[in-house]
Amino acid sequence: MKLSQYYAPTLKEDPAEAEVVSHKLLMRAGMIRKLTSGIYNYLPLGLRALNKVAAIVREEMNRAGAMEILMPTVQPADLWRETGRWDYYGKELLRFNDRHGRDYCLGPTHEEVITDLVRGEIRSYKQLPVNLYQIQNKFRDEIRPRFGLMRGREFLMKDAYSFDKDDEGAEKSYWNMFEAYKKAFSRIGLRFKPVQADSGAIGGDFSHEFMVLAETGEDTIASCKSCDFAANLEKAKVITPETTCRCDDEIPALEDIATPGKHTVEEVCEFLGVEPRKLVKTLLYIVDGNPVAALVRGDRELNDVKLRNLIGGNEIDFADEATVKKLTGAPVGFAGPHSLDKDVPIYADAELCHDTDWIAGGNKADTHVKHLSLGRDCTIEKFADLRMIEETDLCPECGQAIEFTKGIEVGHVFKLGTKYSESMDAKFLDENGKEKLLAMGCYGIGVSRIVASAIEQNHDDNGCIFPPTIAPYEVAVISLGGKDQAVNDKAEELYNQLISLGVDAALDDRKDRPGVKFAEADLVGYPMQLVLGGKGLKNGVIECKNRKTGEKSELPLDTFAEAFQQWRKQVWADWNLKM
RNA sequence: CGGGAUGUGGCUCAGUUUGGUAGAGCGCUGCGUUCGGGACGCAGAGAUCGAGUGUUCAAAUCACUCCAUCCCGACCA
Repeated sequence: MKLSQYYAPTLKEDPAEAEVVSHKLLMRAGMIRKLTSGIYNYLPLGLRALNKVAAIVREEMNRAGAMEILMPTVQPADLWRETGRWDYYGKELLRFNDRHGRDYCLGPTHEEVITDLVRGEIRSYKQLPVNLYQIQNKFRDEIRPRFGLMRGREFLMKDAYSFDKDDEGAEKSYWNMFEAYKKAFSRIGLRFKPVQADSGAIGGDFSHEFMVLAETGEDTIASCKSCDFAANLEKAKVITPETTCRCDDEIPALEDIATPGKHTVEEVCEFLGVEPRKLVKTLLYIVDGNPVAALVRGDRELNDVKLRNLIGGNEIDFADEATVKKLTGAPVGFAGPHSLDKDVPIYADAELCHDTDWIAGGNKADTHVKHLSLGRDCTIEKFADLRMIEETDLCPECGQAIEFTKGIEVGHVFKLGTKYSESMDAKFLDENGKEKLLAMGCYGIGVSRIVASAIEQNHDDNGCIFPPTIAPYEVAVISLGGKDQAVNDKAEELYNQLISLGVDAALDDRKDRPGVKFAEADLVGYPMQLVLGGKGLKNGVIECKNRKTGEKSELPLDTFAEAFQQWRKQVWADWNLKM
C-alpha cells in the first residue's frame, strides 16, 4: 500500500463527540467515521484491522471443528414468536414491516434462525455434535450507544451455536469453545481474563465472559488474588461466614420511632445516631409483574440479578412509587418487612440472620421501627445470598482476599441446555430410537469491539499501538527522500521486498515533511516503523523503531531481508506473540 | 424514558449575555521558501449559523416547536 494513493483522512484534534481513547484514536487515525448514532463506516485502515481480528477468530473456530455459515440480518417475527422472545426481547429488537405488513426484525442474535435451520435436518444422534458459526453484522437498538465501536448499535460479531445429543456432550462443546476463545484472544495479543457470568435473558446453565482488562471497561470483575476465581460483579457469590442464627433472640417489643423526612439509610442513621449495619434495607421489586420484597443490611447493595435468579424470574424492576405506596401504605423511603401486604414474599440476604434488634422502615409516613426481629416480626420466605460482593469480601472459593478490576466484555460463552430446542421443537432420535431435544450452546465474540479494546489496552499520547497480529499493516516504510530520488527508490525497493516476504507493509511515499510522517505513523500505530533517509542510505543502513517499546536501532541494507526477520521476531517477542 | 449539555466552512471552537457587515486556528488550492518529530510567507476557495414558525425596520443572537449529537442514569445474548 502506498500512502500517497491511500484513503486515510487523519485528524489533528480529538473529535468533539469522542469520549474514550479508542474512539478518539480510531477517528483521528482515519479508521472509522460515524454515520449516525452508534453506526460507523469502516475506512480502509479500520477495515483491515477488523478483518485481521475476524481472520484469527475464524481460524481458531475452524481449528476447533466449527463450520462457518452465513445467516441473514433480516429475520421473520414468526420465529421469535415461537420462542416467546418477540414479546420478551423488548425495544432492543429493531422491528419493521415489509410491503405486505408482515413483521420482521434485524437480528441481534441468531438462536431462532439457527435452530430453525437445523431442526428437521438433524434427525439422528449420528449427526451430532455439530457446531456452526458465522461472522456477521448484528443490530441491537441499544438505549444508549456510546464509546464508538465499544457499544455501537450495528457491530460485527462472531456467533457460534453447538448442538449435542446430551448434556455431557454440550458441556464438552462448551469447554472446547472456551479453549478456542483463549487461543484466539491470546493470538490477537490481548490481556484478558475469563470470568464467571450470569447467563441473563438468554437463559441456560452456566456461562463465562471473556474480559479485556482495561480502565475504561464498563464491567467490574471481582477476582481472587490467590486462586483462579474471577467473576462478573453481578455473578460473584458472597460467602457469609457461618455463625449462629439470631433471628429468634429475645429482644424488646417492636416500637415506632418518628423519623420525619428521613428517607435514605444515610439520613436515618445520622438522625438516630446509629451505624448503617444496624438497619435493614427493604427494597420492593416487580418480578414478571409480581411484587417481591428483598432485604439487605443498611450498608450493603442488593444484587438484583441474584434476586431474579433466586425467584426464577425473567424481568426485574424497581416497584414504582404508586406500587410502593399500595404495598407499604407509606411513601418511598419508609418500607419495612414487618407489616407488608401479605401477598408480598420477602427474601432476605443470608447475612441478616446473624444479627437482630434491627431498625427498619415503619410502613408509615415519617416513621421507622426499632427492636425488629426477623424471626418474630416477619415471615421470611427465604434467606439467601442476595447482596453485591464488595472489595473487602473474601473469595467465595478459597477465602483469600479479592480485588476489583475493570473489564471490557469481548466474548461470552453460554451453555443453553434445551431452552430453544424445546420451544422450537428441535428433536432427534437417540441410540435407543427415543426422541430427544437437542442440547445447545451459544458462543459470541465481539469482533469490532475487540478492535476498540485492543486500542484501549495499547496506546500512548501519540496514538494507537497495535499488536502485530491485528495491525492494519505490520510495517510502515517511511521514505524521507524528499527530492532525493535515490532514497525514494530504495525505500520502494525495500517495501517491495517486504511484500515478497509476505509482510503486510505500507510505504509512506508522500511529499510531506518528516515530522508529519512520523506523527501519522505513530498515530496509526504500525507496530514496526522503518525510516530511510539520505544519511542512512549513504551509510548503508535503515532505521527501525518498535512502536511498543519505542526502541530504535538500525538494520543493514545489504542483508536487509535477514536482519528484518530477526528484528521482526524480536518485536513479536516483545508482544509475547508467536509468529 | 428521566436529568444535563451542545448544534456556527471539512475539523476544533469564538461570537449569542446587551439583535445591526459571519470570525479564528487547523485542514484544503496555488506560488515561493523550508525539509529527521504535525514548518513559514503571500494569495485564494469554502457557511441555507441544525430545521421550522414567530417577534422586530433588522435575528447566529430573542420566543416557541421540532430534529440531531454527546454526557450521567435505568437497560444490555
